[in-house]
Amino acid sequence: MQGALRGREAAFRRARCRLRGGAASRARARLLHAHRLRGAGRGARGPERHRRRRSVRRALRDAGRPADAWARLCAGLRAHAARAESRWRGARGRRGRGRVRRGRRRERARRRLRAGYGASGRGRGCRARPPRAESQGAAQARRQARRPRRRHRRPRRAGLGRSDGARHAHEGRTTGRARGRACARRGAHRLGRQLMFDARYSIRTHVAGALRAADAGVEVTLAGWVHRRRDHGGLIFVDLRDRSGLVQCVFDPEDSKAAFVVAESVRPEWVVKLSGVVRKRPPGTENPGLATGEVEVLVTEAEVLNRSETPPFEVESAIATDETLRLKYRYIDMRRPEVLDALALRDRITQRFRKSLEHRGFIEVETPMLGRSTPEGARDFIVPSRLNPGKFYALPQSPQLYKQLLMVGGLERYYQIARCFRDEDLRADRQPEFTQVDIEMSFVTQDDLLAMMEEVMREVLREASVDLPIPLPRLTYAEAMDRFGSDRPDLRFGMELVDLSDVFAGTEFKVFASALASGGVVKAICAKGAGDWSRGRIDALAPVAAEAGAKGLAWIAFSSEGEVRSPIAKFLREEEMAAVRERLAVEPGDLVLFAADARMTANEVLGALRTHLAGELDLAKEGFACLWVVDFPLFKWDTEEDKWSANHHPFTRPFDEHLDLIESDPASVLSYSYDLVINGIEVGGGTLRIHDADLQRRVLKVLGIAEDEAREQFGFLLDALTYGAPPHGGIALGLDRLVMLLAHKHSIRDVIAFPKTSSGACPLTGAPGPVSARQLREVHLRPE
RNA sequence: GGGGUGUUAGCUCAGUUGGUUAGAGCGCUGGCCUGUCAAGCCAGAGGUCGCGGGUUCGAGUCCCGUACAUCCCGCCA
Repeated sequence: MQGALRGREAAFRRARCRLRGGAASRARARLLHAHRLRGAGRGARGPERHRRRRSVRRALRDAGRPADAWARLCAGLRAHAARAESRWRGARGRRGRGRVRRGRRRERARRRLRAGYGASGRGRGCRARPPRAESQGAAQARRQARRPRRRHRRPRRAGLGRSDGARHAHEGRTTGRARGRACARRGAHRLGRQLMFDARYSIRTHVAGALRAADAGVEVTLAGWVHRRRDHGGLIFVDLRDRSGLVQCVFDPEDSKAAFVVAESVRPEWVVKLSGVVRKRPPGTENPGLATGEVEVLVTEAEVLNRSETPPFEVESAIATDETLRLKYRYIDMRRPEVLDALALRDRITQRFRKSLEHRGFIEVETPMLGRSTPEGARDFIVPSRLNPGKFYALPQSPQLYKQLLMVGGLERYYQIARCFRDEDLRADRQPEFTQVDIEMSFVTQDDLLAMMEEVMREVLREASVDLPIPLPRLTYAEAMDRFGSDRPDLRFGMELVDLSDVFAGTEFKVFASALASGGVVKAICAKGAGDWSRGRIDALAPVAAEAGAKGLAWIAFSSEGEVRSPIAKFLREEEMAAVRERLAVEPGDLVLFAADARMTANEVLGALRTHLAGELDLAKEGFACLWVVDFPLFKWDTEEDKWSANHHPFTRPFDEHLDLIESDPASVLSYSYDLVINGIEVGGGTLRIHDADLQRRVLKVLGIAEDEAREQFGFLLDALTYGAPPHGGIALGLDRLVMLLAHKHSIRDVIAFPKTSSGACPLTGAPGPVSARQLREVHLRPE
């Protein structure tokens, strides 16, 4: 309960922050206004309506602002913020309680909160003053972002922090003031370590975002988009925006009447070329919120290069816009620093992978997009062959088979930034096409490969100013499941699973006793700070547990006042309670949750609860907890098809010491396999491969793939393995997911230039679309 | 394939128990305005309440269907 209150408090403060402070007073007045005016013009039309509203406005102005109106407004905001907050925390468990309405509105509000805007509206206050009640982690991240960096070593990654959005919009995507100043002297601007973005090879002499006080007196020509125009009648300010940032341009009719006339006509997003002189702004008019805030350009020549329709949303406020609309007009959306930064970060990460791998002797090889469909794994996207009636290509789910063939071919070290396709249902972190950093090596042990990858990852993450300590921790699959109930545990918080089977060995509590009697376990987790939750909130955890396979959910709540609530406590002996307290290090205010079931089920139930509670309790979400999960079982039992299936893929190499068990005890065969996990998200995975044709046949046989079937589907690989295949192994990293994590995004759509919606459609191009009957005929398909 | 949530002006959203001609902020258009920086002030335009049925004297509001979006399960490494 305390956690919930704290969350609401914080949300409310975030919402309210925009209503505070000098710069916010007008926003506050305006909101108040809106609130009071509601209905003032109701029933009237046209001039009459406006007359009525005018009179209300006047009355308001005269009467001041009644306190109760302000209170009502605050109450409304608080409710709104609380709803947004509860939605944000994934309050799915409380579904149906009260009349809390959730949905798109709160989804948007949540996005705004994250972006540092107010709970509604566009948070004028936040521009001048960042949200006060931000999470500790966010504050820390911000401090780090502000910490001066070593010059010329590392670009500042503005816009990656959660609360950077608003501030960043004005700073432009400069990469550190120190560098900016240095580069400005030669009219250059650097975006990222290796990428020089400046005015060379263009119709301009400088880029907008790089101008500094040192440039005063320099004649410049700029080109870009009109970000905003402030027309004072006798003086016009235009913020000119290009990829590098913003600079204020001044049009004074006394300096150039012609330019002034142009400025009068321009509108947001028009494309212009401006020439003029850089000068220091008059004292008192500097804008410290802008990287170029010390200077302005006095424009003497202005040319409109292109006009623009009124954009469907404002470039600056797109964060608060429906994502489908943003995707439809992605070319406008990506003018925002937030999108641009994500793409630029992605580029840096990609380049760093290339460089790091190249330095280690890897050769980048392109593999075919038009391949052959195989029944294993995900559903293929298929492409009909015009030249081969009735036959189809398949787009690659991954270059898996090709890269093994490259190893047989003696490439020894291969990599590829490879596009992969899977025709499966989509998620926030799944797109029908996505990018893998695909790697394969010959003559390596698992340790060789992991060590190499750790070094590469360290270099890559450094590109995002993340210091990755290596070697990374390694957990076996068994240990990960046992301690965290997940094969991709989030190690940013504890809440480990504790086995209490021995404690309850002789218990009289039937549920526990029967679970133990049938060979199961009793395990528990301790949720710090949930001990004061209401009965209803605790009960809302039951569906979470049930979804993971639990038959019920036993719990004991220890309130802050030392009170014990529990539906099961009365069945437990005193010494059992004492043992629970001791083993789980229970303190007042904790909630202990039990799972009594088969070991795997109990693990999964508590794992699901652990993840869910971490969200509810808002446990530490900062930093990058990176680890290897290794030694996965080779097979898993497919209950639907009633057969063994490959845990990873059919080419995974079993432990040498388990080769004898393949046929006799498939379940206990472990494999040389590894997943790279960051913050509870699987970022990559790989295995050592089978390089022996006989062994490969044995594994395929266990998988129920008959000899002739195997020939038909993988014959080429089986053949290849007979011609001197070296021992080899590799890994594939989900580039989209990795960049998503490093950019602090919540969907890979945010780090893809032109992503698809959850139904696989592209709102921008309209893909997938129909094709003509003739096209169908040509590929030998009949329309339905 | 299943479940949750949503769809009201260009954008973000209100819209009370079903009740007269559906509102706000921003944006847009026009006017005024020489130091703004989300400029300000004044005026104005802008709506098939996603779509199709139904209940009702009366539906933005209730019911059914459907499309789309989004999150989750299944699926997918």
